[in-house]
This record gives sequence, structure tokens and C-alpha cells, in this order.
Amino acid sequence: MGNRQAKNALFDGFAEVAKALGNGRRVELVDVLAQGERHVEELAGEIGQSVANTSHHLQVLAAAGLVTTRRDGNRIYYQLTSGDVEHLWTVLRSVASTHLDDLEQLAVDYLGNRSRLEEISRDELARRLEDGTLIVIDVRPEAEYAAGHIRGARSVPIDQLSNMLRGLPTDVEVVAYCRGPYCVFADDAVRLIRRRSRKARRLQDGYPEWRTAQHPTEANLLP
Amino acid sequence: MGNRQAKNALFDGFAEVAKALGNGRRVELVDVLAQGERHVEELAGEIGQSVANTSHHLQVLAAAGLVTTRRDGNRIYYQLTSGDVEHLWTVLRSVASTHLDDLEQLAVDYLGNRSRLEEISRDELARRLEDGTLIVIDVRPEAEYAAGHIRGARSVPIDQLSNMLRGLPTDVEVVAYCRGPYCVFADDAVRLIRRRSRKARRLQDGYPEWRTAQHPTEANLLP
DNA sequence: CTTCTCCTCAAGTAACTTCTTGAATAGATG
DNA sequence: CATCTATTCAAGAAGTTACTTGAGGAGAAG
Repeated sequence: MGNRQAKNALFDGFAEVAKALGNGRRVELVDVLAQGERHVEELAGEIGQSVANTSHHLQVLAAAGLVTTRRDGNRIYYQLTSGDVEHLWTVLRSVASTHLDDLEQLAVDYLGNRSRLEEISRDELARRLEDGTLIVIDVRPEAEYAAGHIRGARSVPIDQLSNMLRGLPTDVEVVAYCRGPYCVFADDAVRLIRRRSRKARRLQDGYPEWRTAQHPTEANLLP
Repeated sequence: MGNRQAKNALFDGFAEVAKALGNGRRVELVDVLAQGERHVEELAGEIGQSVANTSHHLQVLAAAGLVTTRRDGNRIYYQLTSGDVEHLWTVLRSVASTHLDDLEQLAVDYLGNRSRLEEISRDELARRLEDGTLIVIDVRPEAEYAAGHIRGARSVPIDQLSNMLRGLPTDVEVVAYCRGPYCVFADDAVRLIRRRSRKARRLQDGYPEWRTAQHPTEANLLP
């Protein structure tokens, strides 16, 4: 057996990256950053932590090479270093959901019962986008919509949904989407819309998966 | 923002899996287990740790759903829960090597200078296997060979290589492989063989990648 | 230059991790 | 049944991590 010390150091190096994802708040940060770049204060709000603590977590992610920064005026914007990082997160998510016994229960506790939420696949939505026979709403925070969204979608952050529904004909079908399979905004939106006796479905997964699947997107078009 | 506590718990769940890979010794265990099942004592030897400590690390991996066990007589064999886990490890490895600045140096410290080690691609090796114009040697520990190896390869653990070379014609080309891109056995083998003025190359990556690429394998055929 | 804003750093505490040692246990073997 | 063996558990020392609070610093704006 070769040089044990050097071997340990190398594998500790790989573990360094895993360790960076080894904290729920940092995983949340990666999930949010997969939607597009954000500045620290916003990120702190998203993960429900102090700015100082959020900054610290971002430093840990940066030290592992998972995020980079860009300054624009007074603000510092964080972004994922590359699509690889997003890919690592989706693989981690999928392994956890397949192999970690407790995860299903945790998901139910957070998301509630999804059995009555109908989904629409990316391919079907892509087809129906052409017809114009449905309305697509992006229920993520506005900053994420601004950073990139499904082409033709309208930004309707979840707290504005009720208002928005008032101006909508009752016979039109709505598709809601948000960050990914474990994002609760779209579920809440679909439940609310269905309670108002309209037809609503949730897009399978979320925006990053739509983008990765090379379906049409656009950015910075506020409604 | 929905239920912060439930959301935290869910993302802590994902982080649980990352945390399980957040230790160099556990990553080594996964790398070894990607070769095939092994029992605790062997695993302890591979990662250079006490049996008790190795057992503890295996419990951590098991709690995250990454490994399962099987009893055979007096021994307990650990294995990766599924190919997904191996996939997660390869993605982690690739992200680390691309994005973690220090990793290159750590790899050089462990593996040495690879610039003079010629590689052979999986596809080329698969083609040349048919001709019989080269010899393929598996320089991993014998237990890993027994658990599965490239079809037609011969088990030559690295400490037996010198002996084995004596009985070999000098004009035959040798291809050596081991566990993966960061495994040092095949490098050492190629260097040693070249010092003896024979032609030798290292297979790109290692056995798990060969198997994943659906090239021919076999098991339990000791030479 | 001064002030303001956004972000990072430092210090401190409580809770976890890793690894060691020695004892305990479950199951196989005789 | 008793014994043996491979593995796990338990307790403790040394180090690390997460989060809080308050101070510090870099750049923008006035």
C-alpha cells in the first residue's frame, strides 16, 4: 500500500466537497442558486438565517469550489460555479430519495399529500405552450423569475396568486412550477387554484430541470 | 414561506447523505466497495484503520442508506446499496476534480507525475481483447478480482508483479487496470513494467467504469 | 472626504465528529 | 450445550462545526 498520508489527503479532498453539501442550510443555498444568482441578503431570507451565518455558509461552499461571486455596485452576487454543481445536487437528491428510508416521511411532512396533485410532464407542456391553450405561472420569488424562466410564463409569486386569479377566466387551465421536485410553492398554488374550481396542474420537477432539458427559456422580462 | 421546521428537516435529510460522504475514510470505503462486496476486516485493511473504527464508518454509510450487508457464515459482507451510489461517487469525484483548486496538487502528491504514463481507452481495449494481441492484468487485491473483473484479465496483485513478469515474453504489450482514475496500483505497475523495457499502458479509469460502460466482465475465475 | 450599505470576520458557546480502547453480543462451530 | 470469532457498542479525549453577537472593511454614493 502506497503512501497512506498522501492517499488520506486526496480522499479528504473529495470528502471536502461532500462536506460542503453536508449541511441542510447549504443544500438549500445550492437549491436556490440553481435558479440563478442571488445576493447574500436575499439568500439569507430564503434559508431563514442571519446574514452573517449565511455569509459563512457561502464561504464554505466557495472554499469547496461550488460557488463563485460577482460584484455589481454595492452587492455581491453568488452563483453556482457551473452546471456540474447543479448536477451533483440532483444526483445527491435522487440517491437520498431512493435510499434514505426517512426521507419520504420528511417530504410528506413538508409537502403534504401530493396524491391529488396532477402533474404535467415537460414534454407535454412544451407542446401545449405552442397552442396557447394554457397559462403558465412561475410561483418562485420574483428575483428567480428575473434570473430566468420558462418562455411565456408569468411571474406570480405565491402571495400574489389570489389577486391574480380574480382577473382570470374560469375555464382556462393553469400550470404552476417552481424550483424542483421538493419545492412547495407550486403545490400550494395548484391546491389554491383547484379550490377555486379551476383546472390546475404542477409541472414535473421545476425550472432547473426544464432548462437542463433544453426547453425554451427567457430572462429579465418582468410581466 | 411555508413550514420552516419541516423544510429544514427535509434538507437536513439530503445533507445526511452528503455528510455520510463527508469523510475521507468513508469515501475510500465507497471507492473500494464499488469494486464489489467485502467484509469488515478486509475493509479495515484497505483504508488503514482499526476494525472498530471501520465498523463505525460503515454504520454511518448504512444509516444514510448507501451500503447494505449480507451474512455468509461467520462474516458480514458490505456492499453498495445500488449502482446509484457508485454514480454519486463518480459525480462527486468529477466535481471535486474540476472545481476544487487544491485537488490537482493532492492527486500529484499521491499519484506522482502521470505525464509519461500512456493510457488506453476502454473502446480500444475492448477491440484489442478480441485479437489476443495483449495481456490485461488486474492489479487490485485478489478479493476485488474475485468479485468481478475484465473478461480475460489475469489477477496480478501489485506485489506479485515482479514474479509474473519473469515468465513473460518481452515483446508482448501489457495493459494494467485497477479501481479508477485515482488508483495508484495500475500506475505503479505500468512504471515497473516500462522499467523492464516492455510496452505497458494503463486502462483509462478502472474496473467500475469498464463495467458501467457495459464492456465484458466475468467473476470468480481465479487464475 | 464622509457617510452609508452590504458583507465578512472574530470570538465564544454548545453540540457534534473522529478515533482509541476495552467490553459485549450474535451467530457459527464443535 | 459451551466455545470461538467477527463484528458492534460504549465511553472518553481531542478536534471540528453551527450559530450568535458585535466589530471591521470595501466599495458606492453624496
